[in-house]
Parts: sequence; structure tokens; C-alpha cells
Amino acid sequence: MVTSINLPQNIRLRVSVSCSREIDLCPGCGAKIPVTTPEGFTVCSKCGLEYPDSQPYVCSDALGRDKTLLQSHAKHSRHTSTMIGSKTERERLAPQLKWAERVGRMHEQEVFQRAYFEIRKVLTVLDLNERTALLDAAMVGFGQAYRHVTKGSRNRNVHLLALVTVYRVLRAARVPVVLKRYLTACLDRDQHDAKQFMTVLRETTFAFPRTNPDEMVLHEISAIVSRLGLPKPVRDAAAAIAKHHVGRFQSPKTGVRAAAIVSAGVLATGTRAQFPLVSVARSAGIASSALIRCVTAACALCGRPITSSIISVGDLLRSLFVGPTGTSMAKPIASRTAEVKTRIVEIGRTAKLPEVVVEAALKVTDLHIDTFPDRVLFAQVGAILSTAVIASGSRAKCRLKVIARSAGTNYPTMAHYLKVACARLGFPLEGKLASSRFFLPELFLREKPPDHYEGSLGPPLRALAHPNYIKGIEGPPTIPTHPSP
DNA sequence: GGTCACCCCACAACTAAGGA
DNA sequence: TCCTTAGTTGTGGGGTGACC
Repeated sequence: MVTSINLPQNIRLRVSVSCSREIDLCPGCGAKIPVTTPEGFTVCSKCGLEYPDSQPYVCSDALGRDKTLLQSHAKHSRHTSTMIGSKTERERLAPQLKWAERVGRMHEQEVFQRAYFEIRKVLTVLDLNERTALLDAAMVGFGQAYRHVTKGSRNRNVHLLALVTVYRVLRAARVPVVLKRYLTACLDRDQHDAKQFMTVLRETTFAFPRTNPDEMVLHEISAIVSRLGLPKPVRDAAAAIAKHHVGRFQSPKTGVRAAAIVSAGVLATGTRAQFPLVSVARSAGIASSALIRCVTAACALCGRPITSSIISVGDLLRSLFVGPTGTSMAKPIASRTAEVKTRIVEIGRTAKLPEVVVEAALKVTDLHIDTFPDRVLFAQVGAILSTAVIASGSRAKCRLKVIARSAGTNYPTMAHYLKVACARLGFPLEGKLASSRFFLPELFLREKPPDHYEGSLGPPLRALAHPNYIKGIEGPPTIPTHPSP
């Protein structure tokens, strides 16, 4: 029998005042067929639930005062005791209410004790028993779930509820857990099946209310930014996107949305070389594919679907999310041409390059920057500088390896970029770079490009695959201009 | 200066999870 | 049970250090 008693000070005490007759009833299914196992447990022979008061402690540790809890647990766990009302309120209670409270407290305490052991058992199996925060969260969650599940329902099973609670806590704490393996490791298959687990999982959904997803996204963005140590321009761009366009980045997982926004900031500020998308995804604890999908979907939602590789959509992202519709928080980003020219001047000054080389490099940038691959700024600058060195006949004064180092790249990459540019202009460079000295001035320093140069397209990059890109390229086999040496 | 092997990253296809 | 979305895995392009 269940009785509800209205108390003063708005205390509502809901306790089971059943007599000893009900002690034989299974708290899980209500059946009255208890059996005692050889280990000393009392279990329900219908549903297999272990009776709350049948825990035969085999540990040698001393029992607590109430004889139901090991002292070590009573000392260390604050979850296994229940108090109803304040101290003053309890003192005012009539004797029968005190008795009712005691019964109710004992029943709930027993449930919580069993849940405590169940949760500890699961965490031990998962090798997470050291994570006391998880235990705390799970005990709180168990309390919420237990009170939400209909009394007398088969879903109000301590083992299943504990399992479901731990599963939800692990997911909330971003502990990687695969449902199938989790059930294999922790579910008592003799008594329950996965279907029952899923039923309880569904029924307790409302007991674990979710916090505002947008706030979660902002929180996770901050975490990613600090983990990666992103510079201010990227932080500003991500903040602008988060402030004005957070709704465009859609995903059931807040981590995916946060990582996508940070990635958009990285791509929009051209810092992908330092912060590749995979590192953003890793720091958010998600797969890079999910991140890329989210960014792609955000662009599509704005009516500007991405048609090429995501790494080349920095301009698009900037115009969509950090541009005029964004805020002034995002630092204006210089165009690639201006950026390359600035770097050339800086390198010319620091590496003490001849004036003629710097001038030639600036001219090559103005005329043909689109022919050089733009994947990595440093390599692009290095290739333009080496082109200028060769074209201006300054190789005796400037070693290409030094140029590569000064530009922040390496010789093979720099040479690769230069060869790609030559191939795009229709003159694939076979063999050594030195052989290009005859036609590089004609190719890169002329105001008007050769007739068969068709803009920035040229052969597809796929055909220029490093390092054997030269094979298979179809281009004019002869060099058009051959000035006398 | 040039070559090569190794590693990292983006991408696509497939699989699993979770909600309706 | 179906649909959507995230995660996993394999593949190929591209970058880089070591070595000749």
C-alpha cells in the first residue's frame, strides 16, 4: 500500500507503509515468488531481480550502524543516505510520521545502496572506477531516473536503471562508449536483454534534460580554441560566426557544430596549414568527416554549396560568415596576392636578396600568381621567389635551398610548385630546374602570357601528382623561346 | 640539386547509433 | 523499421626529412 501524507511547510512525504506482507513482493515486477540463491541472495524467480535487503556482504570490512552498508562505503559515499525535510521539520514530526519516514528512508536507501553497488560494478568493469565524478553524476542521474519511472513498472529495475544512467553519464562526459560493447560487458544477460535496456533508455529520456544546445556550442568552441591555442584572428572569426551564424551549423552533436564553426574560422583566415581540420576535429573529440559535412551543409543552407575541396573555400566562408553580414570583430584578411607580396618583401629584407630578385618576384606575383599552387602559402612564396631567382639570372648569388628555407618551406615542395606553374603555362619542365633558365624570363616576366595559356586552369592538379607529375602531361614538347646563353 | 620513402590529411564508402 | 547522422576505414594526394 502506498500512502501520501501532506505535511506542514509544504513537505510532501510519499512513503511505502506496507507491512511485512509486502516484503516478499518483488520491487521489480511485483511477483511474490522469492527464492534464495546458494550465495545467499534473495531473488525474484519471475524476473530475476535481486531483493534490496538480500545483499550478503562477503567482504571482511565491518558493517555500518544500520547493518546494511559497509562502513568503508558509508564513510566514502555520500550517496547512500536519504534525508527528508530539514532538521527542525524532522523534530516536529509526529511519532507515526517519524515511523513512516523511517520506513520510506530505509526503502529508498536500500534502492540507492543497490544502485551504488551496481554503478560501481559497471564503472569497475569499464575500468573507470577511479573517475569519482562519473560516480557522483551517475548517482544523481539514477535518483532522477528512478523517481521518473512509473512505480511498479518493470522498467523500475535497479540493474537496468543503473546501466542506463551510467550509459547516459558516459555519453554526457564524452567518454567513448559503443552501446553494443557496453551491453556485452555490463548487461546481466541471464536476467535482461538489450530490448529491455532500450525500453528503459527511452523511458528515462526526459529524466536527463538537455541544456541549451547553442550555449553548449559556445562553451565547446571556447574549449577547442584554448586546446589548440588559436591566434586572435581565428578566434575573432570563430566568435563572429558563432555570434551571427550558429544556427547555420546544424548537427545533433554540439561538438560537431562547435568544431565546424572553429574550422570555418580557420579556413576563412587561411590558417589551415597551421591548424588542419583533422586537428580541430581531434581536439573536439569527433571525426573529421562529421566536421566537413557540417561545414558543407552550412554553406548549402546559405545557398552557396561547396563544389570543390573544402580546403579551398576560405573566400566563400569569409564572404558568407565573416564578411559584411558578420561583425567587425573579425580582422580583415589581406588578399592572397597582397599576402604573398608582403612575404616576398619581408624575405627579401631578412635574407638580403638582391633588389632585382625581389622586383622580379613581385612582378611574377602580379602576372602569374594563379598558376602557382596555393595550398601552402610558404611553398607558393618560395616557388615564386625561386622563379624570380632563375628568371633574373641570380642563381650564382642566391642558392635555391636557402630561398626555400627563408620562405619557410623545403626544396622539393618549392621545386614542385614551380614545375606545376610551368606545366600550367603549357611548358612542362622535365629534369633539372636549371634547364628552365632559358624560358622562365619569357614565361613569367612577360606582360602578356603565352597564347596557349588558358588562365588559371591549366592541367588538373591530379595530373600533376607529386613527385612523378611530369609523366603523362601532354604539352608542347619544345621550348618556344631560346635566347642565346 | 635531386630522389625517395614515409607520414599526414582530405575524402569517399561503408557501418553503426539513435530517434521518430 | 526506416531515416538521418556520426564514426570508421581505406585510398590517394601532397608535404617533408633523410640521403645521395
